[in-house]
Amino acid sequence: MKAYTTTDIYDDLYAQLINAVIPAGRKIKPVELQAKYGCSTNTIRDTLLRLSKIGLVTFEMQRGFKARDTSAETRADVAKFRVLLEQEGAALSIRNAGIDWEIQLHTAHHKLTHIEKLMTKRGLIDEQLLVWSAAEFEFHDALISGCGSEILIETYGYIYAQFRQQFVSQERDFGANYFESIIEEHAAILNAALARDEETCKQAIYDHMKRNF
Amino acid sequence: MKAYTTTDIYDDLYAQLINAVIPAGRKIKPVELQAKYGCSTNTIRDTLLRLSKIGLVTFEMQRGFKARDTSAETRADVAKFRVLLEQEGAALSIRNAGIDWEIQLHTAHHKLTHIEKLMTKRGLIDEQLLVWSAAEFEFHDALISGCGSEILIETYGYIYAQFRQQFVSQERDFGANYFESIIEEHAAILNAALARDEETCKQAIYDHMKRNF
DNA sequence: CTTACTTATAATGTCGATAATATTATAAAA
DNA sequence: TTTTATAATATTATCGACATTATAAGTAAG
Repeated sequence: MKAYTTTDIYDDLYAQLINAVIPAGRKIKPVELQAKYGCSTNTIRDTLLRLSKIGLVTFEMQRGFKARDTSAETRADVAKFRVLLEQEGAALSIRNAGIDWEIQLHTAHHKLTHIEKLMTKRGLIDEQLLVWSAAEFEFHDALISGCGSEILIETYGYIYAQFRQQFVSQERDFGANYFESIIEEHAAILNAALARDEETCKQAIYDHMKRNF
Repeated sequence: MKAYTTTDIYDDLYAQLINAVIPAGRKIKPVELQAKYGCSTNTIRDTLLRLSKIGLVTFEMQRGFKARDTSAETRADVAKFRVLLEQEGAALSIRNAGIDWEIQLHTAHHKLTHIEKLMTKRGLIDEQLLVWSAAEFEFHDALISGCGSEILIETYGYIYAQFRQQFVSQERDFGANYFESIIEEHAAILNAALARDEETCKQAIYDHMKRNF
């Protein structure tokens, strides 16, 4: 049971932060995690510094680490910034990317809708939610993957993770029609992207996110 | 001479990376810095992890640290991303910010042009260049400071630093007319911002940066 | 009671050493 | 030579202990 490599620790903490197992705003003390992962506090510290790079953890000198705080303002801020990056990434992809991008996007969308349709029928278990979350990222990531900007793609990845962290404890009212709306919104984004219609695609991205402002 | 606090080390390395004292792409070995700063390798490692958060240093597991690589592609990428963030930040500031923002921006511009005019007359010494660099950031930072998005402002700060790192070794041909052009471009940005003209301001930001694409 | 101060406790930062890993240099085989 | 395998070296990751600093608890003065 003590087969935790450092990468495992990183991934495990990442997942816990994304899924609010470690809730937003909670103090994270290396000493408390040391036992669980069977390593030195210094290794935990190391890992937390790496996680602070992507914004899931905040670090202040002499004050240690915290799971990033959440608030209405922060949530809106993250959501808006995500829109900015995704709109730009999608627009650039539409302008520059080729057929391989279209295929990648289409494939990701297919996987995503498959999962989403399951969820509207059977309701959602936590396990399914994780699968969905990964597939949703894959779709949005594919959307911007043709933009030609490494920095944009990398930053979007961080922001997407922050977005999940910020909203995972919110909006637990996944009504039956919640996923139906989402399915339509994703389809709208896909169609506009494949039609190479920048403005419609930007609008669709905005519409997909506006409930979070 | 051994009065290096950890914050000092961070600031010193930051400056060295920004000014290519540690040139882009160079490997950074904690052991070599240990002597200079009179501290443990672990402390250096700690500091480098913190610097990797802002993108001046890259870190790979089992491969240590490097000053971020530079290339024509990376330079263009950073410059374009900077334009995206600055355009959005400026537009939001124009839309939302008040009189205090105008004052702050105007003040920063005044300081900046003062330095820039000195530099056109006397030529530039390295020392002056550092002062200019700080003043230039202050101006651009002021421009977006009214946007209302903490994340945007923070990210812009990182990208600005990366921009300096990427370009400091390039374009050493500061001709006499170089700073004259810069002065005009900054004035154009300022005027459009104070006139609350979003589109003109965005265009001025683009024009200011386009030599770097 | 409240505030200010002191003490005790806990958490963080730093260190030097060691174990794990990668890199380079050297030697043997094709 | 070129390649492969092995050994020597250098670099990095991890550890446990200690020093420093912040936080909490307790005590005395107002």
